[in-house]
Amino acid sequence: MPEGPELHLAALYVNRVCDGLRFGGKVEKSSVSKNPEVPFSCAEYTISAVSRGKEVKLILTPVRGAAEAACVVFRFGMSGNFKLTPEDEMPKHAHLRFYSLDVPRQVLCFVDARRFGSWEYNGAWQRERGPCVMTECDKFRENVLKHLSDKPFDKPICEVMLNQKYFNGIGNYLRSEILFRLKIPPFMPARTVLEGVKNGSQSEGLSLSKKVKIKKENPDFLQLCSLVPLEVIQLGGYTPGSKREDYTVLMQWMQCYYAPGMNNLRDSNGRTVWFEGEPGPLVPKGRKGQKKRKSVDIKPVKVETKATKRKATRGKSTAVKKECKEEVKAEAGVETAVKRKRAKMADISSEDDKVTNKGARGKRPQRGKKTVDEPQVKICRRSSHQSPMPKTPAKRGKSTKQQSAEAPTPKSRPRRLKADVGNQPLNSPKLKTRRSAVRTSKKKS
DNA sequence: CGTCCACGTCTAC
DNA sequence: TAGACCTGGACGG
Repeated sequence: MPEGPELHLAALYVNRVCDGLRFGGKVEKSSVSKNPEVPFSCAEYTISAVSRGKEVKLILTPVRGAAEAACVVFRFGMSGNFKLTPEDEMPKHAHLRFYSLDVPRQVLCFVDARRFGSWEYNGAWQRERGPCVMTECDKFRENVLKHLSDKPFDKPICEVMLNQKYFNGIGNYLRSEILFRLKIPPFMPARTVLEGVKNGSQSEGLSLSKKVKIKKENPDFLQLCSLVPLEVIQLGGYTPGSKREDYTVLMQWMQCYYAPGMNNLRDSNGRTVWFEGEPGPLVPKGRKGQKKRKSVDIKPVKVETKATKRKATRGKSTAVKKECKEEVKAEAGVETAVKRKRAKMADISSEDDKVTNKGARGKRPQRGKKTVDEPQVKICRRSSHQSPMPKTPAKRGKSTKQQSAEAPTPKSRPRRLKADVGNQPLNSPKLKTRRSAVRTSKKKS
């Protein structure tokens, strides 16, 4: 879960669940973690939290006595989070544990399956990280505009957005969502995009109040870097670590990341960027080392994924690979094959409809018609899943002819279509995977 | 069973 | 600018 909003929500979570709780004794580290011990020990202390960008600071405050207050600064890596549980329900991968004085004891755990997360005892916010995009909007903006002549801004905007020196809190899904709102091609040179922001291209010669109004209604790129993450924080029902976590809310909120109909490419660091329309001029060329693309090759009638495609491409010349890459762009065109493919998908989806709850189907937003300040709740159904960031693309409200008719020009699809459990009661015995649906449909035909 | 992929840094060549 | 660092879910065979 961990981009800026998730870190912020984690801090809110800690403050909520630890409110009024007393902790005591030693802080325990799992033996497997390579992070440092936290040599804090105190008979009685409280825990609170603050976040800044992609860091969270836990503050340990002794209740009485001479002990000094301490803190631990966390980074979440790809899978970090906090969770308060009864001691006997400690989750797997709980790498740092703060014990409460309750009977039975409770534990505030730093849970991190992949162990990319880190912490520092009595550490400070990392010096190299810029101001928080969500909680220090003005400083954040200033820090970017002040450094436009720096070298990093030679790069594509999508890559600079992951540079925490300037965009502390933005991560891979946020960059796609933000660029999507303004339809900025991800591989536009960052400086070009930001010079436009600096010059406030929108409202020459208007009265101040008009300017303010326009600013509010049409947030520029840097404002969106604050507003879009703030939207995520505002999403109801989305509370990481709690029992009430409901990640479907986040998935439904996403308009671009892993969304059907969106394009994707690898940036020069091998990270997948999702976008609509043109990629922009600085697309990494088919250099070796570039990771494989993820969208689906549409031509074959049989359901073929990029993965299989890639396998077929493996070992071929760079030129051939490049050609394949060009295909991604070519997919922009709606050819017969695409139609056939989509029709097939529609059939499959209808098939799904027989076993799943129809729920929000057909209520997908119209892509490409949104305005930037449009309210959030886009109904773009994805599967419910334990993680807001499923390992594989959550299948979204793909279903149906209606979708194909609506979506202007779907160019690529998520490579994988995971189990279609969307809107399906989680324990339903009838739960049917996308894959099995495909099989069934094949048998029939 | 094996392969691919994932919300992020880090550091070594 | 490759990898390394990790686990685990989805999918393909």
